[in-house]
Amino acid sequence: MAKNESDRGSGRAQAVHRVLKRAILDQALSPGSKLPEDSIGERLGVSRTLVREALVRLSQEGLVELRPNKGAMVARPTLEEGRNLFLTRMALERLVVETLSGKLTREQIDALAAHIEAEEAAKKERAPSIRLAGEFHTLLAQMTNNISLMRYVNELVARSSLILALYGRPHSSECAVSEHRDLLDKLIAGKTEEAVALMAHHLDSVTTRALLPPDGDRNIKEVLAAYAVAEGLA
Amino acid sequence: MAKNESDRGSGRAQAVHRVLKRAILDQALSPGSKLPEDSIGERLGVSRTLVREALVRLSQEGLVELRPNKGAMVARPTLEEGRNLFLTRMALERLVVETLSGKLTREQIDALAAHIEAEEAAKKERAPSIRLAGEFHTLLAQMTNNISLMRYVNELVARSSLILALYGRPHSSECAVSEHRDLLDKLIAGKTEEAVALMAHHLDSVTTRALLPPDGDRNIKEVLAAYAVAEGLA
DNA sequence: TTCCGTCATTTTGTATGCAATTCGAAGAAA
DNA sequence: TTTCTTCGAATTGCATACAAAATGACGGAA
Repeated sequence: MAKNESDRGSGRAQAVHRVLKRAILDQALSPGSKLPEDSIGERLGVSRTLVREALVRLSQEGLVELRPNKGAMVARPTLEEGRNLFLTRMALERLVVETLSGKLTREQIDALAAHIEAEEAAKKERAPSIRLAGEFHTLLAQMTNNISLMRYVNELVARSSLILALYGRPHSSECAVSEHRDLLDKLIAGKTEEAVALMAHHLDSVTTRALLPPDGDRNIKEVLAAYAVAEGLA
Repeated sequence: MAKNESDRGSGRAQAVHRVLKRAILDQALSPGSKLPEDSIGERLGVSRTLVREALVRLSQEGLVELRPNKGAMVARPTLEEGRNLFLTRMALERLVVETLSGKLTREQIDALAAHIEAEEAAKKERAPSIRLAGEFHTLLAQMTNNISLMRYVNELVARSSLILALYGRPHSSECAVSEHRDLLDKLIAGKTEEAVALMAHHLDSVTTRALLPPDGDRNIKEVLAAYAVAEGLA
């Protein structure tokens, strides 16, 4: 299992961080779940101090929401945040693609191909398949050797899981494996523009197909407005 | 003084975070400075617990380096990290420009114009002028209403100060005020491509002019070579 | 019944204490 | 002098204690 950069450090706080992050990404903890410090600490055999540190980290990564005096919960991004997030993600992944296009080494190509194989193999199981799809993108980012780029792509990919969990259509095969394969081909061939276009399409299809409600979070007033009209109360 | 988004929350930990961040950006704490938990806490009248939390936050933002068992210090990014950072920054600021081009409201235009005036006025004082130049970019990002984009641009701009502090040429007027003015004009006119090009040039000039050593960190031998020649020891 | 206020319980906010590690200086050996 | 060793002081890692705030349940008044 590929360890990502935030795993560095042997501290137990990092371990807590890793466990929680994993649980969130696996949707074992779904958006909105409460994250009480002491029950987590009790379960993991550490004090609240360490749990707190992990929660602070997670909140900085946008995976957890920290409400003062009211505890932490798994983040529940709005739909608009979701769309914006994918916009940001596109900007960064575009840089990834431009950086890598035509510059992949033999080893990198092999690693990516192997990863795609793994995706193919896991196609049937939902949870692993989602995780692998995300890891393909972080793997690409990793290869740029650009630390800030890696970090941000990582974060955004992670948060994308949250968005998909909240608003994604069940049937949207998150990242079609074949699209990854096509992208890899273009990258190898150094066809930068085509690769960028492919990536754009790839991400775009998630936002438009999977991320329905075409616009605006309907807030309570908007929702009620419809009913009001129906009742002649407008 | 514009408060940025990380100021949210009334907690005292945030206050510590804010103080340290400010000190770092003002270069009152320069890259490499040790940041001992208890002396900071003592000075600020809080316990180590809160200082620790602030340091964790700062480390996630890349402003502080956290070495296990060895304490925290103000981050000292390498030159390569610096170049990569500006690459990433460009990718994101491009999105900012594309989002804003031709869509600025009257109020936003006024705010930006006012900011540019302030930059002009502060041109002589070094510290405020550097800060204002950065704030112009975060102000733009803010106007996109894209939360992740705002957060990342903020972080990147902050870290840019570190890079400039370490590797910047003294004389490079970090961000020429006139370039900001030109950019604003293009944004108002909705000339997206020209605006993007301007932004690219703006950031590029920082990396190539201010961020000298065109490539590779000069190692100890290169550095000594210059002195050797001067002493007739070559 | 419904609404509101009070109090017990739970959970967070912060300080502090103790063990473990690192750092640095003084001193011994080469 | 230089280098190694050892020991004490300073600093971090982590747990725990206690205060403050929120949550929720119970009971009384409308």
